[in-house]
Amino acid sequence: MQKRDAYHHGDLRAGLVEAARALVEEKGPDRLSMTDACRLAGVSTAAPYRHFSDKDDLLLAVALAGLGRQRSAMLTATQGHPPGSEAAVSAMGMAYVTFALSEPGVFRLMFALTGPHRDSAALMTAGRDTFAVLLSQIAARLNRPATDAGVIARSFPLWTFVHGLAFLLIDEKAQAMQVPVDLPALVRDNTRRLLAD
Amino acid sequence: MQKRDAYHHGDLRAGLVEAARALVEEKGPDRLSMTDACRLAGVSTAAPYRHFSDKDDLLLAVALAGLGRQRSAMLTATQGHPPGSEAAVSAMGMAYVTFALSEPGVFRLMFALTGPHRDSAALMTAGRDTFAVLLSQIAARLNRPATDAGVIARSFPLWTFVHGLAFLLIDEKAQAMQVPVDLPALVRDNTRRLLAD
DNA sequence: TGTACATCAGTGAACGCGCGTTCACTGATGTAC
DNA sequence: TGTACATCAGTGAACGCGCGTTCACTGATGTAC
Repeated sequence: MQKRDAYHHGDLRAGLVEAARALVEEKGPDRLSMTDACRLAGVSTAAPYRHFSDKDDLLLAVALAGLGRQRSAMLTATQGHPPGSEAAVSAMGMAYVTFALSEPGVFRLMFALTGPHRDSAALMTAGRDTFAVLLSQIAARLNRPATDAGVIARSFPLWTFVHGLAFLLIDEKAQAMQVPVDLPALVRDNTRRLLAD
Repeated sequence: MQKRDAYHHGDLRAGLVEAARALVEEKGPDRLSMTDACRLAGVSTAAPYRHFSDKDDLLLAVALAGLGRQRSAMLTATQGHPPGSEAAVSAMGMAYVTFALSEPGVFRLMFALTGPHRDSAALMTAGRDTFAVLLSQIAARLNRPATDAGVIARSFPLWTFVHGLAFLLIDEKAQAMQVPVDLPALVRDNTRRLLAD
């Protein structure tokens, strides 16, 4: 595992995803180059093509991993709160925004993915899995199935709100507009408003 | 004005901004190349440097023009509604989202601007001017000055909501998640929730 | 256990390309007299 | 009104660069016997 000097990397796929992730954070999704990722992973520029069909494929892997981490964080956040409670939904929203703040580059990438993989089944599934975390909370709250139209209608604005908040914060717009932000209070208060009957 | 064949363009600055705008819409903000913009404007690749210091400077001009158009649309939308009314605020929110849907590339650019001009005074001023349109509505509603902390606190979540909605829609996430969207109803309903005392 | 061999992850060099920008220039315009 | 000249917006060619990807290859690994 640790034989970095060896001819074979061990797990170059994971190594490249990690390198790409780090570079996406450092320079932004659009500034990632294969050359840089290879340099950081310590391999030749031809090596990635054993594991990824092209650059977009590598970026897709980075985005999918990010979606997984965000979903985990959201799930973890709901633990210890009654299912469907304001506290649970608010904590989940906080986790969504906190993820974006901690990995702004990957967060951007997750939504800005271009090229042929934009509509890949894997990406769509991962997105649905994340949205399902929210849906299941609202389903519990309304005591209806997650596929219910009312559940979806109540869920979407909550997503919309934290999504907008995430982008305004990572783009430093609150700062630029001199809006003081008490993040937990802001999320909690507006979650309550958007959840109200 | 119409002598396109002439040696002098007439208003190459405006011509390049328009060409860049069209290309940003067509290919996305990151895919704009000076070469393309010049081709579309019908000038040599050296010509832009009479009017813009570099590529980022041209993109800044496109973003500023976009901010202006969005602000105008928002102002127009409030006309005919009582200042600070739910209807006025909701119409303004609709205008915000509608702008993003009609010029997704420029809308992205406005928030994704990178490089040395990211913190330019002009961009910050234009942003503040747009936010001020919202602030003045809420100020009228609360009968307090636009600089009041309560006015700002009530305004920011409304921005957050329409901003998130704009991005989710242009990134086709509502579609991907199979969320049916009645846009005017969605904006109106959630504006009401976020405006409530 | 030892050897022959298939597999395949990685190498190193090279490719063609489009990019942003610079340079010395040229030709149109407008002003001074 | 006519001419000389300064100004400067646009030209055309060229630059150096980093990019994504391909190619024939090489060396490590694991399996069959």
